[in-house]
Amino acid sequence: MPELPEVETVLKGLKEVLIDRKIKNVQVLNEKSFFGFNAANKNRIIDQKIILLKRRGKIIIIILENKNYLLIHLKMTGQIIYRKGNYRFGAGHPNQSFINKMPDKTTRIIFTFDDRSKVFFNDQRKFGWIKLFNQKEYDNFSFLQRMGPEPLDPKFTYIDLKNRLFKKSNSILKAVLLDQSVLAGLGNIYVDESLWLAKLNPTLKVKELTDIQIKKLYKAIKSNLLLSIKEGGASDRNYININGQKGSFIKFAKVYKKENSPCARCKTTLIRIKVAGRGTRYCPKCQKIN
DNA sequence: CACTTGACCTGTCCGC
DNA sequence: TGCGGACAGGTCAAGT
Repeated sequence: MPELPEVETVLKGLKEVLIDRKIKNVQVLNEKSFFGFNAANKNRIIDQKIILLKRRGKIIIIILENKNYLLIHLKMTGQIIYRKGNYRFGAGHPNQSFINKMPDKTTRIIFTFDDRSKVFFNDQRKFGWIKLFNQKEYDNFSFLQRMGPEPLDPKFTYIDLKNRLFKKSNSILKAVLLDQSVLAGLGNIYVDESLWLAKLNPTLKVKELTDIQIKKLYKAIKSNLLLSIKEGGASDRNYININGQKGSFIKFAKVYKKENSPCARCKTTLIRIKVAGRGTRYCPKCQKIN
């Protein structure tokens, strides 16, 4: 669910409101959601100013002025909701009825800032997390260290994609594309959509790919991610931006959740199988092997 | 080593 | 209407 375009949308929203804000209070409603934080080390974030926000893959990275880091991973059902401090019920918020309900039963952590605004970390299934790291812990965080290139980085070329993929040439294409150490930010939705666009069968082995196919895949990945960012992400069930609004990429989806519907290219009925343990949708005709 | 399965969780949907 | 089970999917750990 929250994959690169959704996390990028949340990041953009947070950048607009959190730069130079000081954290004044933190309420932890579910301890396991906040790794590395406890009553004794509260002072590492209280009264600290947020100086930088960025994204790496599906992770949001918040840097405090004392060089502590807050990392956020939304996993499947995580949400970041922002509410202005001067917000008054009924006062013109883009999604005020939703914001009015914060906190709700899925709220796990609440941050309050120096302008009395609040950030709610919601997560129905509790798989998501926020981690508090010092500089050393951040530098040693293996998940980030191992993470592959950003697919939208201008320096990322199709040759890079080819080289990354072929390190796992015996593996199944879909599994490799989901592997964050190969390429950062893709999840189930954008992998399936990109494979459809590139006319590639998800069960292909990487070593069976031709250069032309890799080039198509490269273009497909980038165009899907860019389109989705433009649309504010894909809201299947849980994903919303910091104002509680859904993204609209799903209406452009060609295969995701479209099993038993006709393929947009050839009208063949789309099918759903399981690949790498995940629900996988594709067109048996135009994504046929060979 | 590569691949699969289970664990982490909660809510929804489907069949009986 | 209730109830059990499958399913949703990001990542890690354990098993085959």
